[in-house]
Amino acid sequence: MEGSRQIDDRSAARQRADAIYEEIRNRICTNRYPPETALHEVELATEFSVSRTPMRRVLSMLEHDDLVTARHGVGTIVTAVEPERLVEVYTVRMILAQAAGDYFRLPFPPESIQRLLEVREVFLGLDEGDVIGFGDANLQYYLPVIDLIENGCLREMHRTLFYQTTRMWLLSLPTMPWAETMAAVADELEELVRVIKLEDPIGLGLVMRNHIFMSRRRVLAGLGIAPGDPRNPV
Amino acid sequence: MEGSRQIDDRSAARQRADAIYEEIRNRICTNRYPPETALHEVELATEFSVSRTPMRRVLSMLEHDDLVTARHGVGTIVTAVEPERLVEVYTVRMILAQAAGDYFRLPFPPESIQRLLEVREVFLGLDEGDVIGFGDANLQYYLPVIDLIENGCLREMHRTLFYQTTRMWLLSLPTMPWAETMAAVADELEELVRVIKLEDPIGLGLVMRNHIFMSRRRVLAGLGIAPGDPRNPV
DNA sequence: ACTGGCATAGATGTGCACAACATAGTGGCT
DNA sequence: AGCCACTATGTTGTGCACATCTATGCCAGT
Repeated sequence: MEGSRQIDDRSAARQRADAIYEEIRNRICTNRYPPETALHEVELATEFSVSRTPMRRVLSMLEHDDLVTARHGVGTIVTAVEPERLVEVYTVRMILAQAAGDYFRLPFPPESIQRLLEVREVFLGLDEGDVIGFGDANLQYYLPVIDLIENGCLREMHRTLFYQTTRMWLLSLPTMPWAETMAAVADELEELVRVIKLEDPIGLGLVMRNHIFMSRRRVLAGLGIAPGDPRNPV
Repeated sequence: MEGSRQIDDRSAARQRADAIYEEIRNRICTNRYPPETALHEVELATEFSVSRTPMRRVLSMLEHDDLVTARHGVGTIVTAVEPERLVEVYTVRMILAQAAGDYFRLPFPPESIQRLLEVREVFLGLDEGDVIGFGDANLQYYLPVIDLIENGCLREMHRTLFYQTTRMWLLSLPTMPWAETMAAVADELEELVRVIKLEDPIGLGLVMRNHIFMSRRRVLAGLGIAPGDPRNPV
């Protein structure tokens, strides 16, 4: 019995805090809490059945990750990412994705192909304008792919930067033609499945890099910055 | 008058917390607080003239960065980095350093050369076994070089990973021949000055990458893991 | 009608008291 | 002498009351 709560070395408090942290982070990264949303400590504390103290700890972690910013007397606000910053983060994601080619865990687990094909169907079955549904599917799409990376540090950086950018990508989604975008994402997933089947890690890194490049272009265009602008480099 | 305290948009509380955070992080990264050291909330709170609450916020940020781990009923312990993890982080640092070649701010500021030569003298003037002095000089060496990177995200990743590894490098320092090591570091600094004078950003990235590679080998050897071991790859 | 100041409500920041927990030392039993 | 249980001490975790700050809306004066 005691084994079930002590399988990891984190204290019970830390585990609870981490669980709440991940939940709120997911809400931010699926645009359930879009940028500029004000989170309220008491409200969240009530929802998660804790007091303000541990909830503040969680929000402070999210603030350290630049996902929210606490403003005295106002609230804890979900941050937006400025286009200049967005380009920088996407650029680093491209670097890391290409570099990841040398650091995948091989062979690729066969179930990852099945999972990607399932997520593909989810994307194609989304109602037009269902940004949150898209956000959920997007998490189910990226995170398992990132988990293919063997180098733990590289994996964490990928995840961190993904969490930093994805809410802006969702924000720009409504400015784009829905069906076309879903088709493009579905194609991306097919392309991933293809290189995974070939057991070609370098290819996988390059494909990821190219998808991030296209994301970068799309999200900046969606924010009104045309390709070719210094803030949307080619 | 009010301008002097409102030049940045962070609240006064946040500024204080950040200052304390940086101070404690520096103490960890210079081995003033070497791994396994127990930090005490009340003690630190007293030193920095705050109460436990904001101090806990700071320690929680450091815990989020994996620099310390809070253990209920015991203390907040400065973490050590396992060799397997250390290799991973060093590897990513090498990737990022080489990639940084394309993202330096040009031209290089002339004062950076002067500063590096000054730090070189500091290294050569250190008493044998003065690990903390070495740690200080090491901060003054790396951080300004990292600041040459224009891409803010890339810069922050470099810094974060540097902060994660440097205490282990200092920990392995006593196992190495002092004079020889100081000479090697002085050579590194000369090499940096050379490529900076040439205004060769790609070269700078490669030199940084090579220095990190040598650090990786040295620190792992210092921890008792011979080059060629899977945990100390060639 | 408009504007300026003020009161108020509600948010985060801080300090403190107590709970939960781990460790070391001590004393008694075998 | 050795071992076990317990107790004392010191640490982090939690909850709460209050301080501080911001934004809003009301109200009086013009």
